[in-house]
Amino acid sequence: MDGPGGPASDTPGNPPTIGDVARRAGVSKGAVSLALNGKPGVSEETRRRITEVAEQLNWRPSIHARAMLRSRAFAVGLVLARDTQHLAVDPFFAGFLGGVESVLAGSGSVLVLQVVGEDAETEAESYRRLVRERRIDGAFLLDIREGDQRLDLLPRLRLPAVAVGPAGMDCGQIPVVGIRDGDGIGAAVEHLAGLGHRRIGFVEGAPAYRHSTSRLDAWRQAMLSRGLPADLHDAGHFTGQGGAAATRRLLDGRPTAIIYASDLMAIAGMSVAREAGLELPGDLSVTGFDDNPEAAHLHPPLTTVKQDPVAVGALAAEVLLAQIDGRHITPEPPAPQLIVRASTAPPSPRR
Amino acid sequence: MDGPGGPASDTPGNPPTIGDVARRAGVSKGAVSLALNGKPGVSEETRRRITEVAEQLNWRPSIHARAMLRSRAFAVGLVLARDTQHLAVDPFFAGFLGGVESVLAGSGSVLVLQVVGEDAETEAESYRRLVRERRIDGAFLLDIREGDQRLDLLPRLRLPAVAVGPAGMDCGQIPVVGIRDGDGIGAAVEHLAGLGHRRIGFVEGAPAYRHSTSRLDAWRQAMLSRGLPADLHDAGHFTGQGGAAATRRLLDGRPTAIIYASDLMAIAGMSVAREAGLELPGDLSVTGFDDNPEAAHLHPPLTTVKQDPVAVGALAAEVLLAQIDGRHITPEPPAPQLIVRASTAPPSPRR
DNA sequence: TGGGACTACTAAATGCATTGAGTAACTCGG
DNA sequence: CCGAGTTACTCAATGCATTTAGTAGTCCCA
Repeated sequence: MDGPGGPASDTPGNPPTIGDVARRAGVSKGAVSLALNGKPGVSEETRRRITEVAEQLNWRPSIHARAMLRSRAFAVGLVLARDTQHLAVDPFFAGFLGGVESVLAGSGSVLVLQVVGEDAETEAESYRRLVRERRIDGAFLLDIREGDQRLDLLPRLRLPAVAVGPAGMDCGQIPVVGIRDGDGIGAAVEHLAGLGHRRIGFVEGAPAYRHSTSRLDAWRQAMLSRGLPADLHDAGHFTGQGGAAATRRLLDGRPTAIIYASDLMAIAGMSVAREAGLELPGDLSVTGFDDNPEAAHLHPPLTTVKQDPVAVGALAAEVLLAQIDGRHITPEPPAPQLIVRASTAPPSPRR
Repeated sequence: MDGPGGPASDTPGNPPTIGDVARRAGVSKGAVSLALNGKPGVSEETRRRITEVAEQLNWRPSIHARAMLRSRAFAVGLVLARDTQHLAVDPFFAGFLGGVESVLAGSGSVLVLQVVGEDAETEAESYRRLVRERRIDGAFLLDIREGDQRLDLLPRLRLPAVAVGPAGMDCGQIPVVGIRDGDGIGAAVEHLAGLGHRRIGFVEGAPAYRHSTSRLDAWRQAMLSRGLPADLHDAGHFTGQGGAAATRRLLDGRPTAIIYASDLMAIAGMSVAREAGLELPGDLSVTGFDDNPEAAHLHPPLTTVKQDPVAVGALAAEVLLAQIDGRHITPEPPAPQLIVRASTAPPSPRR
């Protein structure tokens, strides 16, 4: 019964259009547009009436119509070229999403998410398609790899973008929202060195990723600057399997502490150490990275580096929206925090 | 230099339109549309030429233009009313996303993701906005709660939807892609009972969620049908804190095994048990749910229920796309699988 | 009282792909 | 060789919000 002119309700015959609002308010469509976009050219009285009718009809402009005019999609994209298992374990990503959404919600834009395999070509084609179909106005770049093709591709596509990765990372024309994971690793080394450790191993993630190499570099630098040896490291590829294997190899070098580039690898490493007959933290101190929800409830609870992914996400979204508007801002990234728990202790004297 | 008529490249002056293709091919826009949509009314010769030009120009129809005609958005929505911490730890969600995308990729639709707080009103408003702005053609419903308002709201909004939750869940007009977690819990009980356990406790998640109550019910039923007591249970709210607290309470009842509704709670529970001086699995067998990446690398490795979230996601996407087209399919949900590891063993005789 | 400057609007064009109606050229039967 | 029937197109309308150009009406001052 209720046609387009019907009362506001959740059951529209069809979503109301600006024409419906105009007819109801007894004005032209142009007047409605001017009134509701806060532009001059309508009297206060009329504006009030139009606003009221629009509210009553529960009207919102169709983004498709707006997109055609402005050639803006009012959406931003996030393409994940990740193994789904890996995505699952990454608490950074979820917090990041939350932060992004908190900013996007107030901007009228939504987030378009795409998950593709780890294949670089599929990934690039994904971005191309999103651009050609005019689905997004900008994109977030996560998991930047060494020589990442996207850093070339997106400027070529004229697609505004923000890269999220280790502070100081070079991304050419694309602005970077830095994650100070180097500082986190530095804090872990400082903490362990302060406890008296000298042989501190490091299990890095996957060397292809910038956020992996940057953590390795930070560890190396922190070690060398203290005159400690920086030879005890191995790649764990951010997986449990890899972390366990790397730990087995590192234990041959008799470390008194191991720093892991992720909590998952640290957890796997703890099991390996225990199976090798070591007491934790007496015989081996362990630190992780990410502060997974599990970390506080392990046995012993895991000392780890906690980032603020929500803040990073919000920051990245702000930078991207600014970028789309042709503005350029470069905010300070939040500092990571070392959470000291019971998995670290002074090295036992007998070793 | 290269205007809309320029050669294919990643650097368009502006994305090419159907008009550009038509001009280049020396035909009308209508002919291009007919040719590229496989409709009759153009000669094979012309169709070939048009296809070639379109390819050359790398043309794709603007979804906004198509959306205006068909009043279809070519996008589906997923609104998450979750605490970001909880989202992080949920390996089901990530796999689910992967499965959804694998189906969506071939359909021309994309996924719009929205993360809102756990507030029901914000959540509803989110869906309303997506519909009014005509951003989505359908939606996935996750984390169905008792008396969930969305089960009423979406039909009222005339928005096609699929609910993802425990098999057999009643969602009114909305089709359900069932997750057989009841079968998973049943398998865990069977496994433990087979090992000789009689006092098997259960730590449920958050009673407000259907996928929590359904697991509790499955446990209770499996226990009672074996003549075992079903009084030893408590809520852990899917968090580490909650799991630890629930475990402390349950241990007073002297269980020889505890089934947890999530791996995170199981991990926290294992720590609590160990601090209470119990040996695992000798004094207490433990099972989890989800098969987090950590599960296989704990000490001892965790026996747990593994779902196939990728399959569930793919299924849900297929059902939703069918729903949008007015078709209705009801596929069989994949069965969960009990992965037996070293955290379960026969109860020790001395207790 | 007539012309410039406002104010408050309306009408029409715009962007883009699709589609149904319309048209021109050609074929074939009678 | 005319008219019916195809074939292969073209043209114009459509959907929706925004914007620019245009049109009444009002006010003010010379």
